Amino acid sequence: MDIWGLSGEDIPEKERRILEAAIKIFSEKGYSASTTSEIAKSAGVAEGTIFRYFKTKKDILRGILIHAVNILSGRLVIDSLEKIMTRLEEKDLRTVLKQILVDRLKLADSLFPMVRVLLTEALYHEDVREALYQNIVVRALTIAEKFHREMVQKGMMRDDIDHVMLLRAIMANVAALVAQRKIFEGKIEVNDMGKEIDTMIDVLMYGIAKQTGEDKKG
Amino acid sequence: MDIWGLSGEDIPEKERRILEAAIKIFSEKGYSASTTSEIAKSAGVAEGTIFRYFKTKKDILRGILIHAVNILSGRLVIDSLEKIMTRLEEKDLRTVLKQILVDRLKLADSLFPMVRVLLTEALYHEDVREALYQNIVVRALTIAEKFHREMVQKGMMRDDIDHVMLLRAIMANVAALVAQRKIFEGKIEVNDMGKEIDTMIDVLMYGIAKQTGEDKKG
Amino acid sequence: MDIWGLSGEDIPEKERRILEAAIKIFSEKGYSASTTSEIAKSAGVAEGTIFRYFKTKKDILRGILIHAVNILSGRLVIDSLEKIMTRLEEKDLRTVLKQILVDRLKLADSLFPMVRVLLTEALYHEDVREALYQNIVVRALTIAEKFHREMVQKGMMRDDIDHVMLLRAIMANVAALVAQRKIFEGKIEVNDMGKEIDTMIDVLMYGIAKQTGEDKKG
Amino acid sequence: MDIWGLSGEDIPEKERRILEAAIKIFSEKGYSASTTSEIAKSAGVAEGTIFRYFKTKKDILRGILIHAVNILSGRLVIDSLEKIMTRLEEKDLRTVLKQILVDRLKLADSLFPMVRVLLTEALYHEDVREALYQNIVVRALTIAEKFHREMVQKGMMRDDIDHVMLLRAIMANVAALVAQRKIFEGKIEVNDMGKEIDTMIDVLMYGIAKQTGEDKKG
DNA sequence: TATGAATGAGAATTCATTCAT
DNA sequence: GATGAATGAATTCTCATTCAT
Repeated sequence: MDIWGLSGEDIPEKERRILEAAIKIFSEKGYSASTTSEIAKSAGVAEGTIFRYFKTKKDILRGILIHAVNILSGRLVIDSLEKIMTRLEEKDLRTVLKQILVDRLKLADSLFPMVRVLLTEALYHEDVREALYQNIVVRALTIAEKFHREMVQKGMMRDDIDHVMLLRAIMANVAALVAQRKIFEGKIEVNDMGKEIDTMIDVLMYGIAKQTGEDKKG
Repeated sequence: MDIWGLSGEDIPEKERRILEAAIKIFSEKGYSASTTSEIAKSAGVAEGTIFRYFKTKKDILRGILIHAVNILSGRLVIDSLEKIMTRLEEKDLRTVLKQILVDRLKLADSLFPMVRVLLTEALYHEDVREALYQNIVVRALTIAEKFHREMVQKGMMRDDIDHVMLLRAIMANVAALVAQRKIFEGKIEVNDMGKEIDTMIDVLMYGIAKQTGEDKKG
Repeated sequence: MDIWGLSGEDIPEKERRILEAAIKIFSEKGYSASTTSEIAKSAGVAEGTIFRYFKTKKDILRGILIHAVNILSGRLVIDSLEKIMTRLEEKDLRTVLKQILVDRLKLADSLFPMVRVLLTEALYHEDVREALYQNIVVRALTIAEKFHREMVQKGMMRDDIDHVMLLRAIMANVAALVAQRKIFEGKIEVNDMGKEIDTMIDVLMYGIAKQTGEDKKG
Repeated sequence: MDIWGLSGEDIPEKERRILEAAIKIFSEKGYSASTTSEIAKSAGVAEGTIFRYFKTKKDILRGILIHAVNILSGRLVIDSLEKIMTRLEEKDLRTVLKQILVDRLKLADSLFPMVRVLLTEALYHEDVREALYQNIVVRALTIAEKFHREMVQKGMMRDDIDHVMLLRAIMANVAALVAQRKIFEGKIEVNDMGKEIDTMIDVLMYGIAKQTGEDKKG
């Protein structure tokens, strides 16, 4: 299996191994604290070989980031999002959200090392943020807008909040769940994943306030 | 003004300058990519001076993290949380939430560089995560539990979700807002902060689903 | 020629050059006062290269000491001692002593820089002394004991002194001669080496006291 | 008590403490591996104070060496040697030698740290050797020559060896005994010091060869 | 193409020495 | 005089990058 999603593209075998090793190492220690010698060892190639495929160490990182953006903005991310939204138009909001979240969580799980590298670098480099924004955020917002419009039309989603808030709320909850599981793994017990997601959707949909008989916003 | 919160403690002037400089540099480039020579220059001391106060470069980071945990778990964080919760008990959920969020956002804003360093290291080091968990998460959960209990008693908060979910939902939204402003600053326009927060609270309280006349959970 | 005795073993060319350079520099200035940059220059390699072969500067010293002990305890020392003792059993004490001393002096001469490093470190580090003791002193004592026993049997050596005294007396005189030549070279004139050794043996054999009765040299 | 022999001279209290501390530290780790900060701590003064009394670290060493040479060439060494030789002229060689050796061994014991520093530096620095030679060796040789002449006159010492050989033989044996006790302390058991010295004198006087004719000890 | 030994620029760290108090 | 914080030159060590094989 190809958990990094690197096999699909027409990348030379060695280059792929180097990228995979680099994702592993960078994800474990961060870019600056990783050495090309470690990457070479982990990839099973000579240190010199790395520099046949990547002019500099920075270029390995660039390769990963380009790759990550491709994956995240490509069929693995946007495609599946669209699939869920189009194929499952007939379902109600709860069902759709659950499919989106389960899908996103699986993705986040499998791509976690890559995402960790991506996010750490995004924290420190404007150009990475720019790439992330243009390639992922903008696209996701477009989809979110369409999703929101359709859901509002069906009377399933509030029309008094805009789609940026919508996306942020969903992503924030997904991210929080992933963080809880990956960062504090074991510390905060997550008994049942299915139930966990159900509760989250519930909160996401209806909020934390106690509902009174009449309308909430009154 | 003392945006790092380093002045209160009885830290020698030079040590404080070094810590502040280190927070700045580490926050800008990450720990490993920063050099002691840069820190020295930024702190206005000789490079050797750094090592009078910190045995190793790693010790500077440790100093920052200890400090950050102190700040975050100390009066600046927990204290103010408790203040809000105790002094304002008579207020309704919306008001209390707004005060918590505004308070948290101000804090996150002013401590952002320090928090950025803290979080990046937490991503890569179990011991930092452990410290974070024991000193901040555990305390915050205790407060959240009490808060939840009281709000439920007053009939202002749902009793069918537990306080862990509650804290996560609130923190996720705060974090998302900070991230949006700090990481994608300027990209996603945040016209009016007050209105932004109001909307967020609204979503947090009542969810994204269109409310029907009867109960949401049906 | 290979005065350091480093060529025999299968040590990589570069490593050998570094060791030889280090022996030279350490012997001239002492370990602590020598710099890796000097060693690199003297060895004709880049400074970084040193650290491909030796993890730390301390490791260079360790390499030298291990090597020195190997040499001194190995064929160069013990072997030749045994050779002299076994092959020349028929000779009288004076002849045997002369061969031992000439042999030891040549050895001490050629290994002087290495021995100087060894001894200086032994002065300051218990573990070096321990290694010296176990690998050289113990072996030498065993040989000395056998030598003493045989010489006593042949009626050529006193039986009222033990072999520890014997070895010490011989080694002390060898060491004193080497020291005189190496440390105070030129200051105390050593006109004729052969005659010098003869006199030394004479004193060693018959002492400094005026003999009563008949002539000692027979 | 003043085991370093530093109290007699008109040296300021602090300077003396610094010198004593330096002898201790240098003797334990060697000159280059010792730091002025350690010396200061051990001497109970501030690091800066050291540089009021000694312009540079090298100067501390110089101070020690000058002091050592003074001690060794002064009353403690030469004086006592002369005392032994003059006051005890009526004694036989064995008695005189024993007094010399016991005296020298006590001296070597108490001055061992100082002597260790002195010898290590002598190994590496021509100027130290020169000072040692001019101030100690030359004087000792003069005394040895006189001693030899007198002993020969009395018919107690061989006249076919010169006084250089004589001094070397004696010193070599003293040094060997000290080395054995100090360097390999505990390893080579030295049961009874008095007996040890007696045996050594015996060997020194009559050699290791089996005497023919009548008994050597008479 | 692939290798990995060699490089050297640069990083962390040490420590003798200075100097304001 | 005494102090010890501050300095910065020097030292050990790292590691991305090159290049001969």
